[in-house]
Amino acid sequence: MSRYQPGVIEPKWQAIWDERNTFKTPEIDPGTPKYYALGMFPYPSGSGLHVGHPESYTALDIVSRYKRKLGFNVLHPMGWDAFGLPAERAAVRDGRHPRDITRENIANFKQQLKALGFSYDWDREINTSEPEYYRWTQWIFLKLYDQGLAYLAEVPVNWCPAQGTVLANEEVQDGRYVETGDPVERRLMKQWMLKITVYAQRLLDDLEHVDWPEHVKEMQRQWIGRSEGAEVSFKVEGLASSFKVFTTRPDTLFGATYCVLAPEHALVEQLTTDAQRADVQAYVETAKNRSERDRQAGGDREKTGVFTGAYAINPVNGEKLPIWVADYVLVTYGTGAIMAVPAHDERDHAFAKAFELPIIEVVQSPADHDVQESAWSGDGLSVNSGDFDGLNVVEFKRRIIDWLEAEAHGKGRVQFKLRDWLFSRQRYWGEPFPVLLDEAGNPSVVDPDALPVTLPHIDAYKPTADGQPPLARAGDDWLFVDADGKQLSRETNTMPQWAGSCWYYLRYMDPHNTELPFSEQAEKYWGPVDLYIGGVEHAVLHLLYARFWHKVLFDCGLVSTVEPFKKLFNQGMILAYSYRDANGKYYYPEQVEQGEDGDWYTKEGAIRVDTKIEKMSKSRFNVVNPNDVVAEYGADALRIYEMFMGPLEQVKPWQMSGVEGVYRFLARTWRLFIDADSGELHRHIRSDVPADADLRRSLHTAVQQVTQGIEELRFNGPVSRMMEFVKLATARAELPKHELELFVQILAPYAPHIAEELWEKLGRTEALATFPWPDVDLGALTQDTVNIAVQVQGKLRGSLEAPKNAGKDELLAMAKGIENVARFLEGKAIVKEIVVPGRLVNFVVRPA
RNA sequence: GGGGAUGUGGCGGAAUCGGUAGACGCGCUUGAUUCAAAAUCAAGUGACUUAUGGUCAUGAGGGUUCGAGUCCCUCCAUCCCUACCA
Repeated sequence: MSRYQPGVIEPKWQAIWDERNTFKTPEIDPGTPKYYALGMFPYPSGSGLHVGHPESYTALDIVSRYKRKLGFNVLHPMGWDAFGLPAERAAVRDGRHPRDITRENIANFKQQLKALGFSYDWDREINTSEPEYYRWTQWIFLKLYDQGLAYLAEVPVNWCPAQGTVLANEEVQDGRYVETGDPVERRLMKQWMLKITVYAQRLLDDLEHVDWPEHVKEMQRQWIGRSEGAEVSFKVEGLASSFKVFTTRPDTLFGATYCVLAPEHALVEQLTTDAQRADVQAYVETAKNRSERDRQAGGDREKTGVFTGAYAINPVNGEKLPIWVADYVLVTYGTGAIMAVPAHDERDHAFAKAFELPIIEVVQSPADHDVQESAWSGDGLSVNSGDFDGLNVVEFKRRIIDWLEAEAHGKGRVQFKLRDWLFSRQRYWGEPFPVLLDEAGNPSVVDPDALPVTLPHIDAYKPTADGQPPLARAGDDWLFVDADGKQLSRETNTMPQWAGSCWYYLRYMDPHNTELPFSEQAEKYWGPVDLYIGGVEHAVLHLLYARFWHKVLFDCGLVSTVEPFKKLFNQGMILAYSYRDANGKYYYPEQVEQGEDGDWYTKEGAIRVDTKIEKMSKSRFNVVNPNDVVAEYGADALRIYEMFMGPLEQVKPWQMSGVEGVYRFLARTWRLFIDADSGELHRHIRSDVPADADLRRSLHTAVQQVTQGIEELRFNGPVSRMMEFVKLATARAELPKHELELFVQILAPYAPHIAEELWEKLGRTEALATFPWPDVDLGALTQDTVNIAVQVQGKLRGSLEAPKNAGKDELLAMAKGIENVARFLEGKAIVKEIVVPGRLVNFVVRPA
């Protein structure tokens, strides 16, 4: 073979790795350091991988291959987040079982990944939708249940009567199902909830201990949303009832001019006066049918509300405050009721303006600020607050909370935005709950030994006519269970897609265990994940849910670490150019070409099209399939291009010409080693050829940068250094074999196939995968002479070549000797001479 | 509205510590090779200019400094997340 033919060498080495079990995970050996490199596992969709997927996978593969060469026991697994809605939709559409569709998709994904030569241990492959896996998801649910962290509650869901199904929040927009436009209503249904709120403070605090991007931590902090304030009790005038409000500004209690209850607040019905009843009922009805998301995000967000006719008593001064119902107050946050202080809260201000309610200033705003015009939420000394006048905000808060507690009107309270996790879905393709219900709907759990509760066969993957989840279609033999003579029925909801991904990183540690989800030794050795890479879209939900489960497992003594993922990194999305004409019609990249004027036109008809860099999607005709890239340029070129494009964390556009450039680099590398005529190693590559200083400097610069780059997850620059080395080496008539071997070593993590082939051609028989990583020869990096910039007034006027360790005076003399420098110094007085060794000389001058 | 990021040639990007801006790749230009083309190799390629030199240039405008892509202030644009959280 004389040319570089990735299509030949890549399958060859992939087959050899398989055959030799090259990437089998080593046995647990406490004497050997471990490294656990994990990529977020994909949902095996019907459309297959696109080139965005292999970005993080390539980075992780490079790290894994490198760590093996450093002597680590590496765990580098891959699997499938295989439950989920798309397969269920496809099943409904095609009348097939979602399991079969999922398995097909997985086979396709696997074949795509295998073609890229990732060093996964495929023996540890997992699939969250197989009973062998979800048995343990159910098992962990039982742990949550035992800890009192799982409970049933009536909660509102999005119900679509036309489709006869419940929809996820993401599927509903403006009160309609996104796909069909059918109206969606809110309906109360009994749902499983997980008490993630119990862990709110720990989820917040433990962020301090993980090596995660600051912005992801910040997103989680905001999602958890801790705020400190007070809970204050308000009596209702003329009734025995009272209600509590949560406020972060108890210092503004004297400025409260009305109260608001959420439409769903339990007291609304009771305290509404007969005169107001019709209005309130109408309002509550309307609000109920708008989803919460809709209510919050919808349109201009004009304040609406209605007076109940009732009054609350302000505990601090006995004032009568009208009680309103308004949907800007959310029943799910705090107590579902607020005291409104329009002078110092924007939302209350807008509401007060709309309904002409009084605005009373209780925190002195700046002279140029009128609280009648807009709210003042800044600091200031208190006014109109009785005995509390003259305090600043912080001091006031402390004093008023003491007072509230002393007078039994309230207390200090910490509130989180984080809510309990709605954990059931009315779907077929998910984990069945290991739960039985009696006639009254009281739950009991299935014995752990009886797991898994497998998915039953049903006739259609959709809800029943009366709106029960698909599992209600199962036969009686599945639905009903006899327990001590009583008939119990199975829970027909299933778990959400997040469930399986909450603990998959643990299963990889011990994937074939039939006694436990994972053994103690395996977890102790492999945990926690050392490096976890995935998209930033999982910054909150998946990562928060997984941390939650991990902490529960920690409390159960099942895992030994507090946090599951030591280091987290987010890769940036890969975008692609799209081409679209004035009518909005998209064209495939191969349908367009660039005209002489630089604009783009369709090949047929020469219609002008706009180019735009967008997210890859089928509808934009800009999805790039890695198989196509592999077929044309090979997996090694794809892998290197993915890394060469730019920093891993950055969003960047795919450019096929860039892959071509990388392919040329690999072809040049091939020609550097391999004689075109014989197909064997060039005869001018020999052990007795001495390495010159330039070649060694170039090589060791590359060794150093590749090494550092992998440690710091910076992969683009090191590729440039390898390119420079190959370019330089190509110009040599004879080449030292040892140096070329070192080069193959550092190329190997990036482009493992060509590296293996060249390693073999070099006559090496040791396993490349575990051949020790080369050390940098720092001596090779130093140069005898250095190039020094010479500036006058900070402007570059020349440069000079000086001995590495030239003294200050010597450099100054040389600098002054440069003709152009002398020209700029002439007739000037030198005020200051700045010498930065190895870098530059700068003269600061002044007219003489 | 809140939070986060990003802005450098025709394009992707480099400059990691305040020290010669534009490494490397793409594209483009010229040359070699070829009957020709592809491929390959070599050289060039920020703009302007009165060209061995000079001036201007890192989203815009200010500032600190001998020296700023890098630090500080003000603003603009784009993207992502979040969204009435009391």
